[in-house]
Amino acid sequence: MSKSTQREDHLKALYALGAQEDGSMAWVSTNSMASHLGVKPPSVTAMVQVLSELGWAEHRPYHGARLTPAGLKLALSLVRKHRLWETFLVERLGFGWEQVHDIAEQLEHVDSVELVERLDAYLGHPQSDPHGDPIPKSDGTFHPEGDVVPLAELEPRVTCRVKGVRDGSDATLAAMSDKGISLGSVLTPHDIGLLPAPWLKQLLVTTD
Amino acid sequence: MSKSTQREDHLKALYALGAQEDGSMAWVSTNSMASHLGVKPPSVTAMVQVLSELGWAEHRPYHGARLTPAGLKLALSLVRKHRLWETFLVERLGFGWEQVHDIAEQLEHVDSVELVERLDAYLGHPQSDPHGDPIPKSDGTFHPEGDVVPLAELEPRVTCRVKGVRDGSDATLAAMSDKGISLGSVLTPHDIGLLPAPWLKQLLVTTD
DNA sequence: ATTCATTTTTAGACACGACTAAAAATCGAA
DNA sequence: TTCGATTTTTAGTCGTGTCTAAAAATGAAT
Repeated sequence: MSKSTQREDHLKALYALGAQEDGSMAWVSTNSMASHLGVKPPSVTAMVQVLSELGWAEHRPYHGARLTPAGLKLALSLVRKHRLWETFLVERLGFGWEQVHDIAEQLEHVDSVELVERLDAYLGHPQSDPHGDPIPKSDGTFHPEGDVVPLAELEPRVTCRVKGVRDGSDATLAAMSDKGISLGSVLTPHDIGLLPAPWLKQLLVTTD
Repeated sequence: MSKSTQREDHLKALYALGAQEDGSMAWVSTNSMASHLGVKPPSVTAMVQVLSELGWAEHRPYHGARLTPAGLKLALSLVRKHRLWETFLVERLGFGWEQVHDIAEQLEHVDSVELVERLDAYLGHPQSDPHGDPIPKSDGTFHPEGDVVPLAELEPRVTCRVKGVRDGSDATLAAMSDKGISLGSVLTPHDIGLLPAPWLKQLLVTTD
């Protein structure tokens, strides 16, 4: 059960790089983990071996690493914490989307089950964070898919509301802010026509 | 400017054990720091030497250690963060007084000036935490002394409201909870007559 | 099937922060 | 003032997690 920020960061990388659409975990190369985490490959190898001993990952030398079910559960609880804190920072403290990642990165390592559950309740059991990414439930499952879709997949000429953004660089997020697009913004067909094309795939919207 | 949780914990111990009524810092023995922090004395000596090199403390061998003005400023910002988070946990998330210390201990190490300032504003710039301890302002000074006083110092036969508790053990806090005394509780002269005598010095109240 | 470029692991070192054991300084009492 | 108990520091070790340099495995092209 021994935690440590570093172990948790490696678990999260393993999840971030290996999570499949169907919920299963793919093998992840130690190299890609290294660049994801900003450390050198030998450090990842060492840490993966530790995670393996703890039963949270399996390691096939010269092939890669993969989360075990136990590791997946831990990783999902980290993702849950991260996204709940991001939601808190944006919705309650008024941070911009683009500012919250680094802070949530720190907050997610705070260890208290009760804190997470109370925060979740305080925020009204949100289903997705300000970037539109889904928030796992405490049992590690996700809420059933809602009606949040990329703007590009919307029928033409409808009005929608922005629920989040996917894969946005800091620059993109700042540019969106600049154009007055933020969480909750309402986009009319006229507005949509003025948007840069790439944004249509990034902006997550709902019509309800 | 290098932080690290351990350095911060030692700074805080130096403040907690050395702070004087008049705001100056007294010398603190490495032994008392060690027992306060739950580590062995040699570990404290080593860390005090590091703090000394960083300009945050002075170390007189075989005599003790003392915060410098720069160290005091850092320590106060930690105290500020700790007490703001405690306030958040109690007032917003509904934790009991006695539950929040360990969680705040973790949250206080999160590094983001903007987070602290936004949290402070979100909570309405509180002047004291749920235990009645004052919250330093961002410049390291304290709010002018309010009208929060120990119950024992109150004129007889007035009604007051509980603002906090000082020096309460977990058992004491739990016992108070048991008797229905919590933050904001109103105590009538009748109620006060029924309280255990030691509590009169611990309960911090206001009459406004 | 061999070779060669690439990826990954091993080997060895280092910084941090804890520990134990031993040495040194301090301080009170005779 | 000198001795002895106590406090504090030094010396040396250990665990964690990082690094660089070198060795080993992989796999694609000949």
